[in-house]
Amino acid sequence: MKEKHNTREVILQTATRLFQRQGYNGTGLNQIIEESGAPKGSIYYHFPNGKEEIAIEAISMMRKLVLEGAEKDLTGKDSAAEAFEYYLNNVAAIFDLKSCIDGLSIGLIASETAFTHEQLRYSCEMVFKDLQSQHAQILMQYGFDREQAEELGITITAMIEGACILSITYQDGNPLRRIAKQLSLLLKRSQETQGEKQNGNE
Amino acid sequence: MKEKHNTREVILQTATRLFQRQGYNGTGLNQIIEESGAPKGSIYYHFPNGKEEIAIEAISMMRKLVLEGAEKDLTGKDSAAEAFEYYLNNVAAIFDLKSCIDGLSIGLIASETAFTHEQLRYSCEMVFKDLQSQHAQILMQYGFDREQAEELGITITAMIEGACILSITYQDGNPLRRIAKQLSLLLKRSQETQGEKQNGNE
DNA sequence: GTCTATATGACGATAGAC
DNA sequence: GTCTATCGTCATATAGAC
Repeated sequence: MKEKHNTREVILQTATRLFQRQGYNGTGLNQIIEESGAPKGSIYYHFPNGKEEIAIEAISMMRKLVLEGAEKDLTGKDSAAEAFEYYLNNVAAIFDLKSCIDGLSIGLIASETAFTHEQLRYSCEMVFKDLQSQHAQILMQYGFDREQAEELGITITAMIEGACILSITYQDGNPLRRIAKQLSLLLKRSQETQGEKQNGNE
Repeated sequence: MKEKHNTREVILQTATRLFQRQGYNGTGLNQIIEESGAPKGSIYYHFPNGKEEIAIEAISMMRKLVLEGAEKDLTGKDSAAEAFEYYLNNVAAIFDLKSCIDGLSIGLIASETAFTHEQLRYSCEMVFKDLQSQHAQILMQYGFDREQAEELGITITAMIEGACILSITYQDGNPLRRIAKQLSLLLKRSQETQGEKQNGNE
């Protein structure tokens, strides 16, 4: 019954949600306190370095949520194409109920802070690198060779991140569904080409 | 020699640059005035509706710059794959000199304002739709049929937007160069498949 | 751990002189 | 068209009581 950490945790969860929806500059500490219901006086006790410290930990939380969510959807399917199609269609469904995009898209905070907050930029860079690695790992599990998996890892990360922006802007999940389909085709064809390579073609 | 519009124009160009680098919430009117060197008292004369009006016109300027830049790079090549590879490698080069990303990536302002400023969200949505259309048009010029061109148009838009985020975060153009290569492959294979389709396969 | 009160500054916006 | 002055609001952050 360690309800001692509750306040800190609640602040962090609320901050994570707000940073994703409104960005770093668009979210004030007051709003975080109000929406979290946390005690007003507690924020600088739990986060002595203020807003930037909260953001760093929020990014870390987003990282955890995205990686775990992806892992769950991407494993145990029959092929890489099927796995990513399943994953992206699930993400699309989240965007349809436009209230909640928890654990998605650090693209906003990344591009906001790239030129102005080096520490936050670096945190985001690490998350993107983790995503690329995860995608590459998954592809190798489905039979891609390392080189091609790494090439595709960054491509998939970019496609997903871009599709999230489009879905947020359009306020529906259709762009993600389109990307799901195209990525599925790309993966099928890549795997065929890879096979040809092994059989001596080029 | 109509130097009368100069002030308005200078404000708009500076605002466009700053909004792209720092976002809508991260850019203050003071900064726009200071960096543009425009007269301090003139901003609400030229833009009676304040910051939001400036942003709307800035988005319109970004739209123009992106569409024209893309058009120039994408036409007159031997194939769609070659055209987009050329275009994206040029964009990548711009990201390497990380000072200037003029005319690129409305993704930041789009995701910042999607939930909070309906008019700005709508402006961004229209720009994305224009980009999709342009990409589809270009593909048709290189021989894609309409249906596939439109499917790919949104995919290409997402890939580019996502790759821009990665390049901004990593502070170099390499993600864009990787995407250029992968997109080139995707387009080649798509066009081959399309040929097979027409020959009765599927 | 939490509270209030407050310091300090930036913000967007307006009014009115010139 | 441009200027100054200023309003009101918000922001982050700190100090000190409880």
